[in-house]
Order: sequence, then C-alpha cells, then structure tokens
Amino acid sequence: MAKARYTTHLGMFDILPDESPKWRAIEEIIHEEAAKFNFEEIRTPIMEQTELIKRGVGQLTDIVTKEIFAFTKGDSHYVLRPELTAPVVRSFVEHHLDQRGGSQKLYYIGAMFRAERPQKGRQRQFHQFGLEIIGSDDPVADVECIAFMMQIYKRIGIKNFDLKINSVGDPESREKYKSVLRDYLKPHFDKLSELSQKRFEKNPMRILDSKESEDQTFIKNAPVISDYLNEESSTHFEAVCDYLKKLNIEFTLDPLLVRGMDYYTRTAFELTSPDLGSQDALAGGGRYDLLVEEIGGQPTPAVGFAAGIERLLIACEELDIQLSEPKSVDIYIISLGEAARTWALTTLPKFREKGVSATMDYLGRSMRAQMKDANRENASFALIVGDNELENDQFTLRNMKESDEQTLSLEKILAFFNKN
RNA sequence: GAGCCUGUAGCUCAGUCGGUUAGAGCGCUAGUUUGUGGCACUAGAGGCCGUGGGUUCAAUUCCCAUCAGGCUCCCCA
Repeated sequence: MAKARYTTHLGMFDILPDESPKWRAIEEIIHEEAAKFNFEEIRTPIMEQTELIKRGVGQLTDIVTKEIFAFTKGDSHYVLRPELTAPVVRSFVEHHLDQRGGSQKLYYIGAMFRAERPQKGRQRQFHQFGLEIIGSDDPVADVECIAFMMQIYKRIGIKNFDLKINSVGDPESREKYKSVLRDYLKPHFDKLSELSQKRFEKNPMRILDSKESEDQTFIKNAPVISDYLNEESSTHFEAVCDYLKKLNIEFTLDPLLVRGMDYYTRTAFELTSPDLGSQDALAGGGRYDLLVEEIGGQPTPAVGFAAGIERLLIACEELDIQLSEPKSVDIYIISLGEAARTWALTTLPKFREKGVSATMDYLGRSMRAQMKDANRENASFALIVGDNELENDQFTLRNMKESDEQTLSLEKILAFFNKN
C-alpha cells in the first residue's frame, strides 16, 4: 500500500482484464442493436469548449455550477465533457449534418466526467451510451428513441425497471405553468427549503424534483403541468404515450419528473431500477427542441437519451447476468527445449492464420508448469513438442476437456482445425 | 458542502482485553517417478498492520491528528 505511489484519481477506475470482456459485450450489444435501428455512431472529443457546455447544459445546473472539470491553456477554455448531448449538437451544427438529409440518428458510447463525491453508481469518470435524433419533432422519434433504450436492456436481460415519462411542455406552456406554480408556492415561500427558494424565480419546476422533506407537502398538492400544456404539446405527448402502448412498452406517468438539464422541452423520461440502490437512474432523456438553435444552428427539434454503463453493470451483477464467456484459447503449444520453442513460436502463426487462437509459454517453464498454465488459460488443446516430435514430425495433441491425446503430423493437426 | 463507516498479504477477511519470529482461505511459485493440467499433499515467496504524533518499559492493538477509501444526503447516468 505504502509502496503504491501512483493511483488513479478519486472516482476514476481502471477497467481490468477480468472486467473488460463485460464492457465489450455491452458495447457489442449496443452496436448491434443500433445497426438494427439504422442508427449511426458519432465520436466526439473528450474535451469541449467550456462555453458550449455552459450554454448547452445550462448555467444554473448542478453540472455546470459544481461538477465540471475545466481548465484554461492559453486562450482556450477546456472542459472534460460531462454529457454528450451538447457536444453532439455542436458537431451537428459545426459540420452541417442537416445537409446529409432527413433526421440524424446518432448514437454514442464514451467516457464522461463530473467532479462529484463518488459513491455507488457514481464516479468522476463514468461511461454512457446514448442516442440523439436531431431534426424531427414527430412523436415517432421520441418513441423510437425510448424503444432503442428499452431494447438494450431487454437484450441484456434486465427486466426489473420503471419507465417514467412526463411532458415538461414547450416554452409557451412552460411559462404559463411556471407562473401558476409560482402563484401556488408563493404563500409558502418561507417554508420552502433553501434550495427551492433559490430556484423559485429562475426555475421553479426544479422544485418539483426536490427531495427535501419540508418541500414534500407542497409538491404533493402542486398543480401539474399536464393541465397547462397547450394543444400542440398536449397532442404530442398523447401521441407519444399512445405509440408506447402500441409497442407494449410499459410506463408510468410522472407529473413530477423534471430533468436536470435546462434544455429539455416536452417529452421527458427516466428509467430507474430497484437493483441500483440510491443512484437508481439507469437512463434518462427527453426532447430538446431549442438546443440546436441555442448552440447556433437553425431551429431544429431533437430528442435523445443517455444511459450509464456502470449502473447497467451493477444491475447485471445484482441479477447475476453473465455478460461474457470465461477466457479461453484454442491451442496452447507446450514446448520442451530450445528447438521446440523456436518451432512453437514459428508455428503459432499457422494456427492464427486459420482464425484459431494460439499461444505458448513465455517463461521457459517446465512441462508441468506449462500444462498448468494451459489449464489456467482454459486452452481447448495442448500441443506438446519436444526433440522426438520434431525429428519424426509427430506431435501430441491433447484435448484438455476430454483428457485424451493423439499423435499426429503438423499437417494433420492443421487440417483438424480446418474442420472446426 | 454535510453525515456515518472502514484502512492488517495480490484478493476476501480473522486477530492481538498492549507483550517475543502477525494469521487463514483463495491466488501465485516450486515440488510430490522419467516429458502431462484440473483433485489432493508438501514447501516457498509475498505485510513499515494507511501515515504522523501522543500515552507506555513496550503500540499493529489505546488516544489524537492526517491521508486514503466506501456508503449516504444533495444531484445526476
């Protein structure tokens, strides 16, 4: 311990060899399902301009006010991306992706950074996958977005969750609702929590999201936004719900659902899991019809979601879901003596060319130790080579699972692997 | 920013009501007949008992501080 002088930073973790296959498995599922939906992958830099994140995510959000890793070098203000919606929209605008025609359906997998106190399901470097559909305000886009999200969990085998949805309204509906909400809360202002008092003027809807005990009674009896949606927002939301039902995607309406980023409009949704403990949000998202314009593009409607991969892994752990096979190798060449080692080294490529995974001992160990190693590496076959074998071109091929051996020429051994 | 908890071997953890060479299981290395794994057995390597200070004849153990980590609130994925 005292000797380990260098460590990862707080809240940042290595993904070690025993863990990385699970990550690969999840990533493969995401890529495969995205392909089925005809979504395209986008990759953006880890760092963005600080101003983009401030404008995109919102000056007053927790993410911007206390959670960004930002630094300045020369005249440039860098920030490690805390989320990927604003960067994807930045890329959309910067590269005029609208000119590709139609709506852009962009998915991503990557690392995000937020300077929070780590706890279970919360890290400073964490990973998300997500989707942004930019250029459509059709409820079909909202629903395909949700359907893709749900499909990933379904594929992986996570069934225990709760999809909550709400509409936070368009600007017109929202202003109306905000004033109604302020009128309702005003008489009780002094009794609200400090945080809620702060939010009262600029963003009273966030008060609905408060977990402070003193706010709860007011929240419970507060007017709900669904009663104040204008016809357009209302129709849109009803269509989203209707389509979800037609797809047999179960959800619950949650009039108190308000999301942490400022850019959300109309549809908002969140997927939570009882298997996660206190950080129970698996994924969240919604529509952000004003963000593209806010960032400097043409007014363009959009909808998206982001999902935490670490939280997904926690859920898999809780549910005992096996994401990956144990490690294994097809052939382990066991060599005795220098000539055999050379033969082993030069024979490995002949297997690999056939797509057969092959390895050998790197430590010059005894036969027994090599057999143990072959076993530990979960080798299907051990190919045993010594001076006699080299002389006669007859090698021992041991089936490690069946524990039986046969003696064959190299040609026959290679042919044997042709068939498999 | 606040609260609670924890730091002993690579990992998971015992333990010392303060007292000579600090333990287990797993893992690792080597061996148990000549060139054969898993099981079993034997041996071995590997610890400034997180760090600093205090009390004491004596501290890994008690006290204080500090650092690190975990969990929780807030918020989010």
